[in-house]
Amino acid sequence: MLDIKFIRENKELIEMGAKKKHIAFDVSLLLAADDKRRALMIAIEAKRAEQNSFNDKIMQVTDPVERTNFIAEMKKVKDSLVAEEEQLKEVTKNWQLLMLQVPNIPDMSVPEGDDDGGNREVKTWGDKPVFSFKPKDHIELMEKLKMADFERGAKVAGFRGYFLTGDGAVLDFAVWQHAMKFFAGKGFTPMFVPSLVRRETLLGTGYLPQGEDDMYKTQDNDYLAGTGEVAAMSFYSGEVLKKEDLPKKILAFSPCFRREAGSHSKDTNGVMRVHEFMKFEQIILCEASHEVSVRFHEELTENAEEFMQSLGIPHRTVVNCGGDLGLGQVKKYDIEAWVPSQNTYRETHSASYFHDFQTRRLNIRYKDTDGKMRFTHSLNNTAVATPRVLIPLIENNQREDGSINVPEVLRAYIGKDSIQ
RNA sequence: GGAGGAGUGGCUGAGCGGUCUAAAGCAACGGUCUUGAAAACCGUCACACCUUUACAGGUGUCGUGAGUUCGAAUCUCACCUCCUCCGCCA
Repeated sequence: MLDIKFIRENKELIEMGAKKKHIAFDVSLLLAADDKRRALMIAIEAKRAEQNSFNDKIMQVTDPVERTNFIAEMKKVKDSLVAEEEQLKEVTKNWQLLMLQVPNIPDMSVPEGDDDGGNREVKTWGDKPVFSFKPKDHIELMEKLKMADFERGAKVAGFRGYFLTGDGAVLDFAVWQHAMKFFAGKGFTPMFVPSLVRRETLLGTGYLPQGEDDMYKTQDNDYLAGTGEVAAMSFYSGEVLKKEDLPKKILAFSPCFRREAGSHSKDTNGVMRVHEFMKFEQIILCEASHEVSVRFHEELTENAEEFMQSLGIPHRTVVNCGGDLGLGQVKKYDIEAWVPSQNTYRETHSASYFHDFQTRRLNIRYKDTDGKMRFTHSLNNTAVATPRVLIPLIENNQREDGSINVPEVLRAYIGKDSIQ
């Protein structure tokens, strides 16, 4: 959500932003609703002021007849208020609905583009492995080594179901232990955060109302969050933080649930796109400064790049184009890992910053040095998500015989240098 | 699942139809005093929105929403959250 005053004063900016993001939003509709809302407010507030001043007079009148007259007169004022208040309620409801749809303005540095095809590579790291044989995909490798069981996964959990078994489970835990150590060294507070969350948290983080179809919902009207970001961001919702306590850096661990409603035909096999997975998410709340947000955005991205490098996984970083940005995002980098079997890079991380788009909805504020209340800025990036990261990890380290070389940093956790 | 109790400013907590413009205390901040600090004393101390170039004025907010009333922190209803006891339980 953006500040209505800002929207009023920057109509063209909002229009340009929406266009760049390929989001259809009519600002003039919102401004018209706002004009109506304010006109009604002025009328109502004037009447209330009249009513309030009469209250004092009624108290002072001792003569019962005069008093009755006063009260009768006030009743008239009140009756005329009721209709206008009802009208304001309607107008405000419509206004709020529109406010939730206003897209945040993308940064100047975000390239133009329609979809992920318009994303631009900004960094690459690592040499793509050259195999003297035809590389196998992670499904074949994992099944042969009994690291995963997809047939039983489907039997038990349905479409996109999977089990990690034996060394698959061991490898997965090794990644987690390495990640824990790695990110704790970056100043993050580790947290286990809820996946089962209330609707407000999803509205606050900007996943609702648009993403209703992507979310699992319970019979109690709670939701299964698709990312730990939701609960971690909401951790401080409604609170006033101390400026000296910023930035808040959280490393949130949680199971993540996604219905993948719009991607039924994509990545249907293996662990690329599953309904249920685990993720460490990096979250930062910082002071309300564009420069500080940009600095932390780079930092969050570099943290993840470094992590991938510690695992020796070749990857690149792309800056997402306007058409590939979400409603609230100002700028986003995706980190994509090299997947030999597909001869392409696939997304493993997504780093975005929002300015105060999320914190305005979540009402997370701090008192600035000038004594003013400000909404903090918010950012997030994946730290690591499994089992997806296992795909590049396994495929890039495969040998001709189908065994897998274990990266140096994981050997201590696994207790061996190869899986065979 | 059942029974009871409670939600008031950063915190503690009084108020239970009009005098609430929400007592008091603590914390915080500014000042006096001091070589410096502590103590003491004096002062400041919620947020949001609307009107206004500004000065200033107005409205709303006592968990949330609806209702009763000329008037609600105070009465009624629903919901949310927390606490206590019983039951169930990793």
